[in-house]
Amino acid sequence: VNSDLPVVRALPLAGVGLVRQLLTDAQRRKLAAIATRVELRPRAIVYREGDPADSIFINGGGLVISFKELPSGRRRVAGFRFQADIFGLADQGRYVNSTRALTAVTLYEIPIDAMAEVLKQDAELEFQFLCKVVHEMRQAQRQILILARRDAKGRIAMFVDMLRNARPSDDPAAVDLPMNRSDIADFIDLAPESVSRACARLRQDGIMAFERRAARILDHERFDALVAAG
Amino acid sequence: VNSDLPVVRALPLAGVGLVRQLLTDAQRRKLAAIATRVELRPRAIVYREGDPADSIFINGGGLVISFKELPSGRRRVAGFRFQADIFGLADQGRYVNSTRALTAVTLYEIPIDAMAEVLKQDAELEFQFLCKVVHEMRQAQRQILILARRDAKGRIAMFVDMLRNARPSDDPAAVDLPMNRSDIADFIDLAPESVSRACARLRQDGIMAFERRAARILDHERFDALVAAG
DNA sequence: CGGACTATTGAGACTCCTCAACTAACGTGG
DNA sequence: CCACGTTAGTTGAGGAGTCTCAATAGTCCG
Repeated sequence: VNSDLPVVRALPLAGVGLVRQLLTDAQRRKLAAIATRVELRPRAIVYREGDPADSIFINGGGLVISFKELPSGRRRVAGFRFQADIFGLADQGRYVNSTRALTAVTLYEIPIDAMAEVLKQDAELEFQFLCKVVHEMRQAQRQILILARRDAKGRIAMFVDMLRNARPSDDPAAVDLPMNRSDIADFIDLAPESVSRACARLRQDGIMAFERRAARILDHERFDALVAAG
Repeated sequence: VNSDLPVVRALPLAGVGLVRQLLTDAQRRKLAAIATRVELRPRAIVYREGDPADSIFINGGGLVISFKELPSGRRRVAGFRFQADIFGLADQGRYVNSTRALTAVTLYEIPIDAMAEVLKQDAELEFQFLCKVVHEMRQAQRQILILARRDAKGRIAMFVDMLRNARPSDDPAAVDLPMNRSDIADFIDLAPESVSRACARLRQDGIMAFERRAARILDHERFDALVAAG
């Protein structure tokens, strides 16, 4: 029914910064010609679930959150869109999720019709786009693996590890957490209180430290063991 | 970090049978020329997680299960591949999941190199492929919504509803369940015992009936309410 | 500086998991 | 064709973990 993607050993499926890194100048110009640059302030809504899906978006800097309001009143966070991420999944011509800026954000908005036109004319560009989608697919699978964890500590650890891999930094022990606890909670499907408690226990165990908007891995060995324990 | 796909209102993103329905004769011939037909018996392994990802596969008939063995000894079922589904997701040149035939299966195996070559030469075909991937992506999101449910009954109902939508049948109340309880359990992340109990309660409530390899929806109103309650 | 939101901590209830026993169904070989 | 062994499925009792509700401390922003 789902997932398990098609693709392709020989391909340059670089995870991060694909749009920025793998496109030729000509391709970048082609996209720039049909894209509109949009600046958004924190908390601004990009689009709402159910809106007509006229455009796709490329994050040019900042952090965007993608989520879904459930009938129960709960909120399901589908993921976080960092620089160079593409978002705007549609189904039946309507956006599947809502998206909102968490920080100040620069977006490139590309009308879907123009995008489809360009893709049909440029197989190479379309191929890069396909790679991007496949990469998103792998992220979704990773999220599913996180949700499969029973233990709250394990979910936190896998979440941090996911961010670490998605956004490698100079210091391999330091991980930015630019979103708040509730956003994390709704992403890994825990109550905010459970996130707090799990972080507290990881701190007591000497495995990690948590600060305002960041985490630090203190004991890499036990951290990696916890991540792999799934 | 994940999901939220790019794509495209104007596109014919028909969910089922895309490969069969949306390709031109010329495109089908092109694929047939590079594909190998493979017949598998029930329980046969298609490939194992970690194997070199040399090919992608199109299910030509029968049921395939995609799964991952976790370090804890548990098993995570990524999904079920029905006729016309494409599978064979690779990361770093290795398959991400293992796949196994649940029934007798016909597969079309396409070497990745040949596939990439064909895709680069035929933007239209590549576009269909992209649509297929996007469809898989939506399935993954649906699975995540199922996993977000707290109640076992709700997960079962959503799972059945997913199968119903994926494989529409003549009788809208009847749903085939060609996989066994353990496979279902590992897909919706419950213990097999919990699946049994949830089904028993759904039966007691008069909402559904369960037979050997099928389910029947008795009270559509309450069933739909349960599915939507997420 | 004040107010609202975020984060943490505590106590009790609920649900599912684990372990175990038992029944039913299947498939294989005599 | 039947008997037996193996696997799949159901049901029960107890325990572990998170969720909910509530109260408190901390933080950010106007």
